[in-house]
Amino acid sequence: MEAGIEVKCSDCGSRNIDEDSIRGERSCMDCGLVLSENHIDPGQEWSEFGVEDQSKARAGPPASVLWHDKGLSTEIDWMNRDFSGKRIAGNRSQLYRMRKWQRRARTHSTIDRNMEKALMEVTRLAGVLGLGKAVKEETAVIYRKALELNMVKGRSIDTMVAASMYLANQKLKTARSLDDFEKHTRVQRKAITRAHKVIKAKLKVRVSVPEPEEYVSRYCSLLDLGPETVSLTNEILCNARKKDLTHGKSPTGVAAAAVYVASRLGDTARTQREVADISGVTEVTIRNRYKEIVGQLGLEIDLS
DNA sequence: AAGACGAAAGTGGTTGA
DNA sequence: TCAACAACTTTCGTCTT
Repeated sequence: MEAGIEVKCSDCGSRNIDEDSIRGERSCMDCGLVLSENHIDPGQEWSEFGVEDQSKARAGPPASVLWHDKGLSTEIDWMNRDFSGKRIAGNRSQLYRMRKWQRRARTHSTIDRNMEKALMEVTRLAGVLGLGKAVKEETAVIYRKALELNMVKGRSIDTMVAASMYLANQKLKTARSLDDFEKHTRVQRKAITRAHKVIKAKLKVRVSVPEPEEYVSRYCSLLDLGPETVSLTNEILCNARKKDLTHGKSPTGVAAAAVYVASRLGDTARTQREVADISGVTEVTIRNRYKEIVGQLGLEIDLS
């Protein structure tokens, strides 16, 4: 947490704030309100080194996979001054040559040039999808490996970035659907899935099938439902799993139905329409799932 | 009038031959 | 590659509150 700045929930005033660097969300632990998304992590980024180990301490910002050259190349500025502000000795043509070589060295390989473009798209896409730094970095790592294995040739950078981010999402369990990706890129769904499949196979990445629980906090937050509903939903899902009601069903549908049931069990009833709208599953599916849940778990819900 | 219900037909993904 | 299949969607008329 940044020094000197109190973070309080704007709704209930609680100081009990949860930071989720993977999702890039900051939310209130008491009322569940999502306070901000995509905040910049204000913490120090490098490790503490003991007095005896000063040699490892780094100056300058930490290296990040989100810069194509990891932030390690040099700068020769256009004012012809060095780092301390003194004029750099030498004539114009010498400085011109220095800059030319510096420019070439900076983006020396096709990989770096490609990476530079890709990272712009990573940043843009993560922004519109509300994904945090951890997902961006994971995406960058996956993309770079794919690039080095020559998998980008024949596919567009945008396609590969979307596929890499979709995979990073699955790895980090930050539930974003293919629909979300399709909505915010110019890439066709089929191209994303095809590339995703190839990357997964070549990089030998194993991802687990998404679980309904992964969607619960997002759905509840979008529906303005508090933490009691979140935990009630998770309880319902846990029992539903024991009765084998989740196998082979789409996790979004199961999650949406469980949230619907939980909202009805409390005094925070939401309609099937509302839950359908925020979850992207239809009312019919919510109905089918919730009937199974209510029937098998012996729950009574008030529809009035 | 809003919300829930359920039947019927259509769609897209997975699986296995 | 193709057919079979289950899950899901769309659409629409009906019922309940």
